[in-house]
Amino acid sequence: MPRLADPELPARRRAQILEAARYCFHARGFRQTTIEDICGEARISPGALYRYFDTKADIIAAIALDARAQAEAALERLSTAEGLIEGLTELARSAFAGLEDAGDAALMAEVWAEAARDPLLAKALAARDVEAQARLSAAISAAVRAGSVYPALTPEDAAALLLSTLDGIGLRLALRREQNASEAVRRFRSLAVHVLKPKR
Amino acid sequence: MPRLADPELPARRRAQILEAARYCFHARGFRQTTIEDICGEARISPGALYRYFDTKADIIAAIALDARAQAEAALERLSTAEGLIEGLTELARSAFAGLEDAGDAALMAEVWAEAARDPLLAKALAARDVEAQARLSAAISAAVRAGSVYPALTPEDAAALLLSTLDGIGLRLALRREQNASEAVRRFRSLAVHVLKPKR
DNA sequence: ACCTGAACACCGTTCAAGT
DNA sequence: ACCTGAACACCGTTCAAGT
Repeated sequence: MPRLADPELPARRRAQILEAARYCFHARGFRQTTIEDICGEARISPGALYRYFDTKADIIAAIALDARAQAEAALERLSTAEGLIEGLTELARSAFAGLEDAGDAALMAEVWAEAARDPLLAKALAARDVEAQARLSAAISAAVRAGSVYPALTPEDAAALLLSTLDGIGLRLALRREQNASEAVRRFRSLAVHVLKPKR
Repeated sequence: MPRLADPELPARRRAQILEAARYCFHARGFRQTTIEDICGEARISPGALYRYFDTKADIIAAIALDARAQAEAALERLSTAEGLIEGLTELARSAFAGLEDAGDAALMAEVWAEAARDPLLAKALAARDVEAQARLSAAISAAVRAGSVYPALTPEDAAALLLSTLDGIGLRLALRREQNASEAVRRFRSLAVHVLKPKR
């Protein structure tokens, strides 16, 4: 018998469980998904699942953090100097397009609710958020130095405002399912223009 | 024996149950609150509770709708013509001050999550939202006619943007508990100024 | 008519037993 | 070392029995 079992097994199992969980959460939500659902989807027994995660809340937190990280990863593609307005518009477009899927939209709202009751998750999300805001703030600063925008606010305030509004519009979009994403994008764009005041 | 029992009893019982539920939800959240908790707080048995509400979800929906209605009721106090910026600032101040209570903040996030999975609740909240937006839109229109603001956006777009941002900033405030409400108010105010462009 | 509280079904978690 | 699946505790909901 092997002295050490496959050292990659734990990582594989965790990934397998998380993928199953993501699928179930997306379809039914955090609360309505049972451990049995996840086990069925992952083809694993409850006992095995609890070898890799201590509680259902831990699985939720992992998925929530990942969902949020993905949403914020789009910020990295923001060009730093010119085309800031276009970059932000594109960011909004992809964010809002994602929310047209009802499951994704519901998941977003549930992530916030979960964080509001789970201080550890809230802290993790806040850390991501601070980073995202710093990134946008830096992009705005660069654009100011390049002379392509003339915001009346500090880069920090402008960044905080834009990110808050991005989330706020996303929320309304998620709840008022009938209104379309393109109108939301148009509104966000006009906010960016009025806050950042681009040249010409 | 009375041919008709106290005709106000049902209404009283419902109110009694809802008050108990509100207390529990605020302290522990929708999910962590059990029917037994509510029954204990309301000094009533589970059987009696289910005479007045079909499911726990119905109780949640009632509280969620009420919480949201309260948040939006502040809009009614918005003066219609002059002092629009000050009125909006005051609105933000009271909204954000409420969120400094962690329980209220968590409840707000949970309301959204609940609505995202409950189409009926979503519809009820959306109706409130449409009304709130119409009200703000009308206030902006009145201010435009009075010549006190010169927005570059239509009143509808400006109203939608302001309300979205109000929610978005509130969300971040709820999750990043360390940052203070007054800074959030300041940011919202500068948004209002840049979007509405008041005279002088 | 209204209520109680035991009973039921379901779900998160554990653990003895298997390989 | 890793897994299975029955068992346990807990919670939403029902219902027979009381007044």
